[in-house]
Amino acid sequence: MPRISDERRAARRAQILEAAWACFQKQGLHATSMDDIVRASGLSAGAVYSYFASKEALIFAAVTTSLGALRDLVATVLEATPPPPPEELVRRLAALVAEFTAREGYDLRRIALLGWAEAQRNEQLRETMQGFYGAFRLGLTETAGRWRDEGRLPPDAAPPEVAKLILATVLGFVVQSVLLGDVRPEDLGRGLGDLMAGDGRP
Amino acid sequence: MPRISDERRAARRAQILEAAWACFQKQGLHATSMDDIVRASGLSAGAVYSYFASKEALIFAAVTTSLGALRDLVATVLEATPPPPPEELVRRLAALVAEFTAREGYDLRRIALLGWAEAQRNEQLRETMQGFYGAFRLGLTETAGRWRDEGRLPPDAAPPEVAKLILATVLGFVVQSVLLGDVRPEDLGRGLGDLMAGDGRP
Amino acid sequence: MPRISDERRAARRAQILEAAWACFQKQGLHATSMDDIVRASGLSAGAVYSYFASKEALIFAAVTTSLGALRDLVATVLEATPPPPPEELVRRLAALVAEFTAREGYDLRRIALLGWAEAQRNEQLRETMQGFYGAFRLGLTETAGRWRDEGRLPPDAAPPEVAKLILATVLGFVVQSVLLGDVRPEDLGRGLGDLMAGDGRP
Amino acid sequence: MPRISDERRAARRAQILEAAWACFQKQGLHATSMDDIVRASGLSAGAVYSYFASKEALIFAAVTTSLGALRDLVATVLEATPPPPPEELVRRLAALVAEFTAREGYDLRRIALLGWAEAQRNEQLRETMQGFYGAFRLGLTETAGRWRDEGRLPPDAAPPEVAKLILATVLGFVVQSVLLGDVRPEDLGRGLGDLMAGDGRP
DNA sequence: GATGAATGAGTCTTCATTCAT
DNA sequence: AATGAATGAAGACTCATTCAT
Repeated sequence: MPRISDERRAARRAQILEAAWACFQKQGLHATSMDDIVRASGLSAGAVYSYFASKEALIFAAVTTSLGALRDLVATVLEATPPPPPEELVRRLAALVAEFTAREGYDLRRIALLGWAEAQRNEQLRETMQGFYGAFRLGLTETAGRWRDEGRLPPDAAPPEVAKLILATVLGFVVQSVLLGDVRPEDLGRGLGDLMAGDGRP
Repeated sequence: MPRISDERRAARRAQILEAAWACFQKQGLHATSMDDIVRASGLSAGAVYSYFASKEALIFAAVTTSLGALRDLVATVLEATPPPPPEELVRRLAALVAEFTAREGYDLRRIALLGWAEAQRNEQLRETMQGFYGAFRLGLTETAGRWRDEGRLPPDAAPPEVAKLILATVLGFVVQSVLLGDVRPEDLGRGLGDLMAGDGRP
Repeated sequence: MPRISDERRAARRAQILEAAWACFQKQGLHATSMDDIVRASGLSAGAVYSYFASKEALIFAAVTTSLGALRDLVATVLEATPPPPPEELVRRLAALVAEFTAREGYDLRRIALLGWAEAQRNEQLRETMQGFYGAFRLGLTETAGRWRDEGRLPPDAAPPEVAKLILATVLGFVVQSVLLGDVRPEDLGRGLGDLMAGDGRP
Repeated sequence: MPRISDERRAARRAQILEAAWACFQKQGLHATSMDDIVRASGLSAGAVYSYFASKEALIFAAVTTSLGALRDLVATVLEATPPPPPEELVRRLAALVAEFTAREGYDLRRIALLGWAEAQRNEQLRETMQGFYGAFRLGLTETAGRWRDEGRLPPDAAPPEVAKLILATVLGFVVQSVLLGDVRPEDLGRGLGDLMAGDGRP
């Protein structure tokens, strides 16, 4: 009965992944031992290794699974037609990250910080992340194009650069909220709104 | 050997710190062994330990020394009177980070990413970072107030939120440039300039 | 391997403890490295550490296990009714220590000397030893009381002081036989007998 | 001027030895590092090594110097003519050890326990101790002979065995007073006196 | 399939000793 | 002669991974 078996396998995988997330958040990627995860998952070492070939594979899965879930949510926001104005888009994206956090008892932002550090020494992870953030930025570039077409941005505005700015803002929100812990999505929206409201001339 | 001169001590410390930076960048904080650093520094294990009491102390020093050097540069930019317009300020701050990088053969941005991850499990490091980024943001808040006073921002603009937005942009630049590697400081300036040039209305 | 049986666990523990005893006797407590014990036990470092959490724990177990085994034997001698005369009691107690020695290929006396030295810097060990020797002496005090009641000692004899003398004799036997190596239990019995046979007056 | 130099050398030696005693007592022989002693002595590492060739040499000196000082005191007691009765001799010898203790701020008994443990792995130390305790026992044997000659002991008493008993009592006093800490020299005298006062028959 | 005991290379750190200054 | 910085071998301990049961 492969059906039940498959479901079970998926459930076990999720169980391990959640244990891993919990440990990683508390102790970091490398200070977490496989034994920590084994104990947190309630399974045996052998069982964990039958789902993930190595600690590295588990780290990869822990980070990219989060990324995958986030991708779908981001897509929803980016596909809105017409796109929300910039300050609203930034607010929504930041809220996405912050709310994603709230769910499931683990903090996506913390996992992200760990993943970025790890990506520097793990090529596979780095490439996966480049794919994700590259696609994200491409979506933002398209949105920026639409803003320009709608007249929200001047005709000579450069969508790729606007996308870089928006992406930086969202990534920076993650860092800032983990390190300083006092930044709300609406703060960012307000800040960008204020900047855009000025005409830039004294 | 009789008592070593203060200069020599400082030089040795720097020598070890540079070896550590090089290793950390290549392999990450925890995948780097003390032996890696010992070999890279050209000293002996005992010598390294006479300058840094533990690996943790070395990590702390490696991260906070960078932070300290950066602090001074940031201060220079923030103290400019009158302050440059927002898009120019963002460009300069990003350039600072990127250029700091070029010097001394180590990449401040990579160290930053590693440091952020580490700060989650190292309280001392976390507090030091909070101090640094908190002060940074306070400086930005003041700048935003001046923008408002000069009429660059509307009278009802909120300097703290503008500061959060700017800080996020700079931190996000670090992440984005490490992960995607194709973002220049002027891209961010351009992107923000384009956003501010729009009146925000379609 | 699935869960190991309690017997096997106990056997492994004993195997490690015996290896430790052998090494400690040859080289002393601190000059023995964990690797020495690991090799002598025929197990791996990890296995040894799964039975004893640290070298200190292993030292504690090595010393107190001996003490525990000795306690039972001592009890047998002290419970004899009526108690043997003093010189015979001393002979028996010394013989116990010396014979305990012969068995199992390790020398209780050497372990004792090492343990006494160690007790000065290991509080837990010191307390355990105080408990053991205190109880031992209490038993001797009771015996001395019976001697007095039987008329072997004068009515005004002080059992606690007699117990201190007897305990000192037995402890001193351990030291003397390890350091000089030419003292037999019956020598002590004879010596005490001779002393008691004199009326103490010239 | 060799005179002054020699005095200085002796003073330095004593200074180091005292530092070593203090450290050894607090931490044991092997848990004391040369650096501990160097710092406690107020000298430099090089200076310490110019007086003692190695840690082992320092340990040897620390233990045997104590032994030597004790030897002279013991001799005084043993040479008394006529010899004091057994219980008085035991009391005096124990008092010697306990008082030696009081002087100079270090505890001979603790050093003794450490030395006995060390003697098991240090041949030179073992031989020195055998010489010392052997001579001590020889002196006791002679005293026992005199007791017999004086009629304090029966004509068929065996002086060597009596000496073994007395030596054991004194050594055991050291152990017992370090481990249990509640034994006074007069307790031992009283205990032996009580035993000798009985005729050994119920 | 599942278990968890066992492995053993690798980690951080210490410390007796030396010797350039 | 004296200093104390430097050495580097050795120590205690960990932990990702395997595989006998």
